[in-house]
Amino acid sequence: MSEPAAGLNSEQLGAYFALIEVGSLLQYAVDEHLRADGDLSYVQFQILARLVDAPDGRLRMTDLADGVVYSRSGLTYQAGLLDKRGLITRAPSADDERSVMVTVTGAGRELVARVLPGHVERVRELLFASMTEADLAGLGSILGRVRDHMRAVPPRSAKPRAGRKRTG
Amino acid sequence: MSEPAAGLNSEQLGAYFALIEVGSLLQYAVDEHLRADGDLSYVQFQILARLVDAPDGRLRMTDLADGVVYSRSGLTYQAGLLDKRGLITRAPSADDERSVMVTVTGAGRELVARVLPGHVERVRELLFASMTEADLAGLGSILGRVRDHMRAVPPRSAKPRAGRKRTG
DNA sequence: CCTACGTGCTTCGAATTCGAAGAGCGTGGA
DNA sequence: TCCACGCTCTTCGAATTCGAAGCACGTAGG
Repeated sequence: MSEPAAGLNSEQLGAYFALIEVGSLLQYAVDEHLRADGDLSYVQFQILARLVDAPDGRLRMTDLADGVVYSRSGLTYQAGLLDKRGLITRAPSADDERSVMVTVTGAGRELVARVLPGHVERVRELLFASMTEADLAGLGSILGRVRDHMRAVPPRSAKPRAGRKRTG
Repeated sequence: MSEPAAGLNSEQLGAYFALIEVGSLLQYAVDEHLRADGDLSYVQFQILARLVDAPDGRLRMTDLADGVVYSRSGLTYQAGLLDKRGLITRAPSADDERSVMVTVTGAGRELVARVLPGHVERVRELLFASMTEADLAGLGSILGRVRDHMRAVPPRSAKPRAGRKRTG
């Protein structure tokens, strides 16, 4: 957009578009690699990586959903696929019969270990290859703050009925 | 460089995760708003915005696909929806009978003008509210360079398709 | 003119995604 | 105890997405 859109100057617009494009391209490239290397979608890899990182290799579905930007139903679907492949197991929690504890299996850990090197290699080539040390520090600092802010602003809950206006 | 084997140090990992999460959350929030306000998906809005910005309000499908991070077939699908709603028109190019020229209609321009204020408002609230002037300059500079680099690295073409050979 | 190959777009089938609705467990108050 | 409500997860239908294959046009070489 060459004209100053309703409220963002050209510098802001440029940063906004660059962010969206970089995020999408990176996710796409990484997803592609994971599928080719380990037959995993990016979401599946995120699930496994989070589990490997968790104490005892297990988490509740809700905790997984909070970590992954993803809908609950989509998480159920992908967890079902991972379960079928023997990469995770699911069992009702002892504490809360409502909750489902997801645990990564040995095969799951092995698969993550196998695809991880290529994964980070891809990320480094695409994202960090063109960045200096100062860039890295700046980017991490800025995006960390932005992420915290976005998490704080209620993103999914405080929706008073989409498409409905209160202009009586 | 405390972890030479794995490939990414914790600072890099943090920046990488933050980038993915911020990009996803931003896209999700904006998409949600566009659907509620103008019954447009984010991709549809991107298509229309690009057309409004283009000289004479028209572009070839290929040029659109290059601008939007999107598959060709997905673009055809969404262009079909926009065509049905009377927001764009499609016609074979006079130059190349193969190409399809996409033109934004008056209704399309009006719709973009209507949803744009709320769109940029959302972006400002989520993305720029927690950033300083220096942050903005830094982010734009870094991501601009990263984007150029990612575009330069052929992401979709140079795939040797592991295990597949030229038959015959 | 005709053939071979490259380009631009669409169609097709399969997989993935989402929100809404449904089912089961837990907690607090009467 | 019993009921109402909230939380957690799954199922369901519809929409969207992708890559591969197919179709039509354009260009180069004979």
